[in-house]
Amino acid sequence: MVSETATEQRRPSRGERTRQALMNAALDQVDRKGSFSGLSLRQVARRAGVVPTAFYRHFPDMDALGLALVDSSFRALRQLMRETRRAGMPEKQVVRESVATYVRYVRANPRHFRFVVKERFSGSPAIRDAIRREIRLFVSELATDLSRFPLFDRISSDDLRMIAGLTVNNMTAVTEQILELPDDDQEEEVLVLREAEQQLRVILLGAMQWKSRE
Amino acid sequence: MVSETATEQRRPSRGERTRQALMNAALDQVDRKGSFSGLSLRQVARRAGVVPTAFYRHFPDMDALGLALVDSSFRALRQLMRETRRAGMPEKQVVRESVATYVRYVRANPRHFRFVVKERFSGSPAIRDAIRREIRLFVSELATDLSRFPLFDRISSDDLRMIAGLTVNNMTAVTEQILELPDDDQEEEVLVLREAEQQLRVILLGAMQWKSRE
DNA sequence: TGTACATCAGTGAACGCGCGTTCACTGATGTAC
DNA sequence: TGTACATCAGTGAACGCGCGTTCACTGATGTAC
Repeated sequence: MVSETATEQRRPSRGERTRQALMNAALDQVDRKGSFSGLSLRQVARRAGVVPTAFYRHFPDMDALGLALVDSSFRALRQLMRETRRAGMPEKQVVRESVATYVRYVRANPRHFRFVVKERFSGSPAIRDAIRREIRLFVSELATDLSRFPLFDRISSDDLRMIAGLTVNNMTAVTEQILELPDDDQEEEVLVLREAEQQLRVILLGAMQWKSRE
Repeated sequence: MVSETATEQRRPSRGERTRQALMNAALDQVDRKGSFSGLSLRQVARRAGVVPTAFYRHFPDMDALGLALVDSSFRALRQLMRETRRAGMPEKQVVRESVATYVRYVRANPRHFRFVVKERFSGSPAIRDAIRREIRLFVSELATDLSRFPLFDRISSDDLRMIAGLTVNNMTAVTEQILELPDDDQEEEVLVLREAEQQLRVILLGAMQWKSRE
């Protein structure tokens, strides 16, 4: 068997492994302490177990590494969204289930989320831009999802976008709260989760009352 | 006349002037480019027109300067809130007026807001903590303000806090959007402002429907 | 399967630079009389 | 108002350090036959 299909696992080449090691090293260090912007190329290389100059075989500079991290962070999130959407959901529990799924996911991937949260406003312009684009995309997709609920038939697509934006704004804030929690504090986590649920319900109630101008 | 009252203007001492110059220099540089965390003590001193060692006469390290900036940023905002509260407001236009006042204020003080937005998640632990405390306080005060509206009589104080949190989460996101706008783009600004208004109205509609469990 | 060889990934020395912090100093400011 | 003096704020030289980037190199990997 010589040909390879997309789903097949293939041993990554040395180059690919080092590239991954560099990205991993950066994520680790952002997670443990400072911000990505405060990270030095040499620190990253050191933690990846490679001499500083080897870095340049994979990225022209730290900014390029950062962009690769933005991409991989959101790729994973989009994957989750797609699966959730495909699965469909009993309409009654849509809020509770969505929040629970999302929070579980954030907890499972803290390094990527922390990276995004930290760099969103303080990263280099290129990185900030990339993150902003991804979030905008996210809002659009949510607006499309919402338009499928008969509940929102009377709302214009502009207004659906506005409501999707409100939702994402709040979930962003919730994400930040969760990441600030100590790793093992189940109790606090439940509180944050419940508050997030209630907040989404307030939005939902408001949206149901909303009348778009004709 | 020898004694001084609090309202009286008094020529600041040399020390006070340099201290201000250092804070100003830091704000300027955060505003123009990098993050505060990426700022060097020497850069700040240079821009303040002072030799690096003079810095230590005023702050033990950059972190201390950062904390002073957090304090001064929120002090100004609290001032605004207090005035707005005292002025009262025709209930019908409370949303529109509040948003307009706030946005105008953000536009008038971009440096402080940009500093806070950037450092909120990527600053040193001490600075992040200070900012989080201030925002929490802000939420509490808003919850108290809301409790004065007869409209919300049926809502428990816990739930009012939850709703205040939702509001602040969204206004935070709006702040960030405004700061990312180019300085002179009136047109975009109006769009952001209108969207923020609508989002607050959705929250308001939702809150009016909200029933606290008894 | 075995070999020859081109390409690709990692090495290690070297560079100039800006950094935070120390120190002993000097000159400015403001107070007591 | 004028003077003597203590305190306070700013100076400038010096230090060791980690940084990004360059370069010519070597050894590993994978391909063509």
